[in-house]
Amino acid sequence: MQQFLKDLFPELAPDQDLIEEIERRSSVREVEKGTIIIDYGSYIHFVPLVVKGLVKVMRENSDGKEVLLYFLAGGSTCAATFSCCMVRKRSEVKAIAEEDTTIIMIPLEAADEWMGKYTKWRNFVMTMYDQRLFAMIDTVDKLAFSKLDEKLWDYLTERVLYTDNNTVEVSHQEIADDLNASREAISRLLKKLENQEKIKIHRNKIELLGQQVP
Amino acid sequence: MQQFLKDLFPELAPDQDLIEEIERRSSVREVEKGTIIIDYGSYIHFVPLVVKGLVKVMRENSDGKEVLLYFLAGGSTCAATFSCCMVRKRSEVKAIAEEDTTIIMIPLEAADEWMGKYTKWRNFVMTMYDQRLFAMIDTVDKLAFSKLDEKLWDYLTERVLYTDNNTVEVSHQEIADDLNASREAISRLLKKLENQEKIKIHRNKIELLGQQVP
DNA sequence: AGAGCTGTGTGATAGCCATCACTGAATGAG
DNA sequence: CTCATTCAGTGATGGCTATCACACAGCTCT
Repeated sequence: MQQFLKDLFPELAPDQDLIEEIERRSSVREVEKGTIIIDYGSYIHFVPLVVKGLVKVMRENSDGKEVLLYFLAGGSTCAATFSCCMVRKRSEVKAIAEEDTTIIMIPLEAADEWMGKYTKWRNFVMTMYDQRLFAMIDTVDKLAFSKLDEKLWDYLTERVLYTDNNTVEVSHQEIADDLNASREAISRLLKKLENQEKIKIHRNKIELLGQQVP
Repeated sequence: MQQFLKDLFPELAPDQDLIEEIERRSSVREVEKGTIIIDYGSYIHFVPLVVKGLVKVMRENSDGKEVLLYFLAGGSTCAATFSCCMVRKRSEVKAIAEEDTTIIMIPLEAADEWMGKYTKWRNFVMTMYDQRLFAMIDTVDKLAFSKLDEKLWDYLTERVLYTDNNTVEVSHQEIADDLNASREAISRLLKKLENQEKIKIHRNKIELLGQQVP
């Protein structure tokens, strides 16, 4: 586990005491694709660090519709959850494993205690908040200005970063849900992208072209 | 200034040492309406706490268009700026005084140092981040689902919270800019709201009806 | 092979809003 | 008071996308 930590969270690595304390006090959890890691309204007693896999974080609005907030891949943590822990309130977000995923679970008390004790930890937490805040700002940006075709392309190129073979395994319906659009619109735009030879459409799978993996 | 602090930032008040240190090490700045407090690309050397007035925080995207992120009124601070300070990077946001505004400016080194030293300060900072993160999530929500009429109404009701006479002093054009819409559309929707007797339109000023100030 | 899903493709219709092109109204400066 | 400027109202047009209504394709189970 120490190696995991050092590889994925290089900001923390220089502080051996911290690394050891993380190892001593936290546990590792492996969840399979589709698992709901955190649900709306639940109390959180641990801070999750994503080691491997992909987690989708979303939020339900008052009408019961869900908005995609962001994806978390290895080496990141969920600031929204973090804050829930710290402020001891119920979760306002849902986190669901998009793939088989490994998480390091840090007990709330430890995470709290380390804020005062380890500069590296504090900076890490601040940086994570910062990243999420700016990820949100980017989302706002896209929502405010991009048309659907652009959002779709951004969505695909972002998601393909988290895979290792230039394909994203999703149905048109799932994309539509994530982008708050209609399936038909997504289908039509995908077709357009295929005509432009930017992607190849398969059943339940989109292949991005022109940026071959080595 | 101690009284300011205690009134506006009650989370900090119980820690007299902290209050005194804030007073000793920070300065007060009064800026008039329209002043750009923070601009894109600048380095920030202080954390701003808004005491009085109203500050609009926005971000410029790659095409040079500006998105409204949120407003800051007395008793809050700008997390996006905070993070810029902490990570020592250039500002990605612009903060502009919407009214005559008073700010307490805390030197970066102090804000940093206090993170380790004062639990109250640390919690305050975390809470502010949290608030901003969820403000952003709300913004995403509105952008994703609301139609323009709903966004407009939300905008007006939020802005009127920061005034003391149920009116918001803005032109239709300004609203349109803040909501990334066209002036004509805003004008038409305002007219609709006026017909529903929810507002009264004046030149450069919108009066909200039906929620009279005592 | 056939039945039943789930996932996709396609056309028609309609609503919302940006944009363009004006007109008119209010305000402020000389 | 007049002129210029800023702010606001209105109609016409067109693009984008949601929605509805099907047709069809591919996979799974029997």
